[in-house]
Amino acid sequence: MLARIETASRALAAPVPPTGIFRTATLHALFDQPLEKVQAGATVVWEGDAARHAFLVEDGVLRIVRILGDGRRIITGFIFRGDLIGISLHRRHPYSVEAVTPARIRRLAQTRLQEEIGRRPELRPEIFGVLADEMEAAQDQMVLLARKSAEERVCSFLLLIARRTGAVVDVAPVIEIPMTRLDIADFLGLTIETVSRTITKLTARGLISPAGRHALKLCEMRRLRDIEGQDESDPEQEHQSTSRQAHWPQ
Amino acid sequence: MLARIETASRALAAPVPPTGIFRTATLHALFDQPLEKVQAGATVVWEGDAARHAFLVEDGVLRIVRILGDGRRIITGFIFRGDLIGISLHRRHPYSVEAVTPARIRRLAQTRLQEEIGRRPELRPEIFGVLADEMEAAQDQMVLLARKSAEERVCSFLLLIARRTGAVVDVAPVIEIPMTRLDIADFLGLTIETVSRTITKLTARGLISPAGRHALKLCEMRRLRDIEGQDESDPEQEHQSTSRQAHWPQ
DNA sequence: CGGAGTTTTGACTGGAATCAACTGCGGTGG
DNA sequence: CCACCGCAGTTGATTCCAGTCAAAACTCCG
Repeated sequence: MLARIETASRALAAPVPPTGIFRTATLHALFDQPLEKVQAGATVVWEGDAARHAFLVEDGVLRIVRILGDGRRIITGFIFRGDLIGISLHRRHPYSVEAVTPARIRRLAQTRLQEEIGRRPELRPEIFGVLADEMEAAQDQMVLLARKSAEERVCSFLLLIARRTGAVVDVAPVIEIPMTRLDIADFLGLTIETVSRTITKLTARGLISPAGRHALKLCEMRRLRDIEGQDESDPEQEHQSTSRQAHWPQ
Repeated sequence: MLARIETASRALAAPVPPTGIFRTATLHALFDQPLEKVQAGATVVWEGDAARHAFLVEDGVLRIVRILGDGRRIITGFIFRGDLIGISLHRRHPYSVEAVTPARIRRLAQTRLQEEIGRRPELRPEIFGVLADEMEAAQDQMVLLARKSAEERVCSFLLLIARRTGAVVDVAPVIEIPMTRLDIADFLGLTIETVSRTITKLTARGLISPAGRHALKLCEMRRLRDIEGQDESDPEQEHQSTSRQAHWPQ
């Protein structure tokens, strides 16, 4: 518990989030407040509260939660090490943020963030990049929730975890899944039973295999990706009519 | 039109201001290029294309479209007069934008937008406000897609249209619905048949009634809102533990 | 009037939800 | 040490909401 100095100094020596560290280095450096420890299950941000701080996740996994009036719960996203919370400068948080695992975070006052954005131009592209990524993740999630089958959803989820926890292009990565079936279900818009059944089926087909209590081996990345059901867009070639703009009558 | 003060207090329930025309006056003023006319059905932005411009919608309704590899279509949002497209400064558009109705838009080069953001500090809160609204709308949509029934989805949609087209707090507003059943279905994650049946049912119960070919009267706003299924968060009182920060060990 | 596209309506199907029982693991205390 | 409890997860039986397939009705055009 009081090995705090140790963890703090370790973090300062190597505050290296795997993703985005280069793109958002300056932004991360703003979070110079002392490390805060968050217990698993604890709430960092309450839906509806005034947004006074942004947060940087140094370690751990958190969930973004919204609740409907009758208790239905939705997880709109998971937050991993190196991710930022609350940088879009809402006046009130439109969601709660809770720790899935024990986590360590640093905070930054919104006012300070705003000042720095004003003072330091080089921060702006970083901020916009983070916001654009966030928006794109939200779009992907809407696609998943609107049109994907249970199997496609689970595959998307597994590949998301693989991507976000580093083991990107591995042949058959083993991924840690710290969240419960309920978290997964509320993220994918399914029930715990359906999530469980789907994982069982994928296992039976040899696409994945259990690796300890809370981990899975993704044996067949290729086929998982096929099932996931991807986007049609082809980044290579631009659509003709967009590149020329003399196109719309004025 | 200027019943905006009233809606502002409901900010959480109605996150997207009907038209940001006042909040974002300076931002809008940047779009000084000549008006461009867009035919109904025309595509303004292609998914995957490099993002060279942002757009301001002067008039008309557009849809944000994503397509899965096998042709499944998802509409992640509708865009109304006064809304902005592509201000999040993606390098590539993560979606297509198509005109639902004939529309008039103005464009603004991304480079120019970036310059102006640098030059004019007063733009920044406006931009962040727009992005925050966009993100909140996306969150709401995720909640809808993940957990709401067909009836709840349709009610949410009708109330969204009512909100976004001005007729906000009217007792029994008549709303124009320019989009087809297919658009609505692809937005709500349903099929055209289910949308049709649900509207029929709502009509039979007297909650809405047809008003000309592409318009509906929302007879029972109260009951529609009840069905919609709202957020639990109570903007009045802050959660205790967040407001005090001496809470997490440092 | 005709024809294409959109919307509605009907009959049936199916995939995920629901309800319910059971398993397996981890912690706790007798 | 192990008996017991509680919780997370799995598995099975059944239900139901929305999807699918099919056809009719309506609209908007020329």
